[in-house]
Amino acid sequence: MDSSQLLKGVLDLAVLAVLKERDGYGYDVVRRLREAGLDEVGDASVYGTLRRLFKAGALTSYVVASDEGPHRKYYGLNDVGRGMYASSARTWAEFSATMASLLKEAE
Amino acid sequence: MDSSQLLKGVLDLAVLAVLKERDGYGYDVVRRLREAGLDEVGDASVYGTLRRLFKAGALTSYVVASDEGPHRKYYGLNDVGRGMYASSARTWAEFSATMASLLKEAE
DNA sequence: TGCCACTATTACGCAAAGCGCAGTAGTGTG
DNA sequence: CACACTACTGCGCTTTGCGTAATAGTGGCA
Repeated sequence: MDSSQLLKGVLDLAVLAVLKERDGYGYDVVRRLREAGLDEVGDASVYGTLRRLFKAGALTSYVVASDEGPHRKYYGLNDVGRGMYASSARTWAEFSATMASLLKEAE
Repeated sequence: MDSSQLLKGVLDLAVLAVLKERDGYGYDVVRRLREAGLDEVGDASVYGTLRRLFKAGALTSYVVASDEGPHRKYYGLNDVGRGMYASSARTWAEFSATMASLLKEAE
């Protein structure tokens, strides 16, 4: 199974999770996701997800100048984003529990 | 989060899991998945998955006449399918563990 | 000076896959 | 004869992750 397909529908949640810890900019979010174990995530996917979540009203955004490269566009969760995180995390927990029991039956 | 997106990349594994228990035909697989908790799975998705897995050489297929409706096209796992199941299940386990730790950090 | 390498973002288009819906068809019930 | 349930197929839509290219700033090295 191509693990990239597994990200469908979950990358939003993963991005919300790292931003819930603390604000971050695109490049930083990519690094943190990869360090967390999602080492195959593409940078374009993360940038796209950030834009999508921002457009959906879940994120705040502010630009910060950097002394070691170009400017950085930081993103952070607002109330909508925190609500989205909570409900997505719950949905994910239920779904993964369902899959776990399904796989256990097939053993 | 739309839980239908979560199925992407996982429906294959779910179908392989129910067929690993015992052979089944499309309509039957749909029912068993829904009973297992994947109540939102669409029938067209399952039929498509069965065809795709069969085309990929993971399934055997045989038609059985039914006395309570049209004929039934049964599917079962062959060696390729069992191998696919094993590797997909392992990939899924690793992925869900990664997500679990990511969500735990964000608490 | 010129050439990389790293940081950082955006835009374009592709491909996979689940789903809605329509269509076909067999069986049994009122 | 209309309807409901079973059972399968095909078409087109949408979402979404990804590959690739383009743009741009900074710093190191020969």
